Amino acid sequence: MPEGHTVHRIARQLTLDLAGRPVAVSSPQGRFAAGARRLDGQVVLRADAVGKQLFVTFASGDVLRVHLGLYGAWDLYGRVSPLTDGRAAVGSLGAPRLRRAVRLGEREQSLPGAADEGVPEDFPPTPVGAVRVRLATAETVADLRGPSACEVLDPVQAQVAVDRLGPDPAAADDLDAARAVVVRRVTARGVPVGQLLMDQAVVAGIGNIYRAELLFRARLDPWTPGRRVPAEVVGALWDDWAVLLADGIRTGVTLTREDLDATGREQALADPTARHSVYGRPGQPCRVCGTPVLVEPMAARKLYRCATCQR
DNA sequence: TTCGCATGAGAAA
DNA sequence: TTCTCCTGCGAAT
Repeated sequence: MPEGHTVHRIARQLTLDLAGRPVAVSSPQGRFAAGARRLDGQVVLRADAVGKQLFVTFASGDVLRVHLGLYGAWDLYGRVSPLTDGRAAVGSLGAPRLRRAVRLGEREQSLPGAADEGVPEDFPPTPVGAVRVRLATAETVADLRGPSACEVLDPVQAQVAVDRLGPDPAAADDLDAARAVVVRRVTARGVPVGQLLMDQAVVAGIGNIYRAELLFRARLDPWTPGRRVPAEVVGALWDDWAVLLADGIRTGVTLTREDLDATGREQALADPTARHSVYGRPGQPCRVCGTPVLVEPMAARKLYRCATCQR
């Protein structure tokens, strides 16, 4: 589930409910026991997302770096504050996974100012399944399961990890400079642009859905070598990525269609099959021209495109 | 009940 | 390029 927008939402949620508080860190599963001991009891300063990676900074300077991979997820229990758009109250962030925590979150959300009443009787909950890391305050428990990366870094190591990533429009200080970096990195290579957009060292946070949809919105053939894509077209891709990412962070949904009015958008938010133009629609008619959507492998991932609209 | 796939990416070959 | 990590879910059995 996690493309960049998901990780940004997780960072905001963890900052809201963990930052400024001492956190009990454990590894119920055991595979993160040493790291948990190092972090246990420290105050969390903040959580940040860069691309698909999450960085949780503790008061000592230690940084917990997490990558969810294909099926990692955070389950939150107890107090789960609404994100600024009011539709957060998410009990599970990452791969699809819900149930108890979500309901608790929603109940919390419906009781403004009643934080001290909202802690359920079975709190903290018994860890379910293989919980790699549990971050627990008196009011909130965040369980991490199935991550592809989970490690403690010192500040220097954390900076190295960030520097390995390309720009992220939701994390960049200087958007124009970031845009120029992406333009340079894409137009310097002979690799297909569809592959470069997925390269986290070129631009961070784009996954298979956003890749397919950004290229469709740009009417650009994914197989075009990066160096043959005009700089202004790459710049426009970056600008559109910034728009889609901000929208995804706000709504928690990858709604990437361009052909919807307000009513259509509302319906698509509730219907996962109505959110995309080409992604996940092999053989179905292009929403613009009716040509069946193509699916083919690109660097071992599925690439979706409309051969008529994208050339 | 079992199987295969998925919004990822590093390691191995 | 292929394998592997390790999880949930829907389709197939």
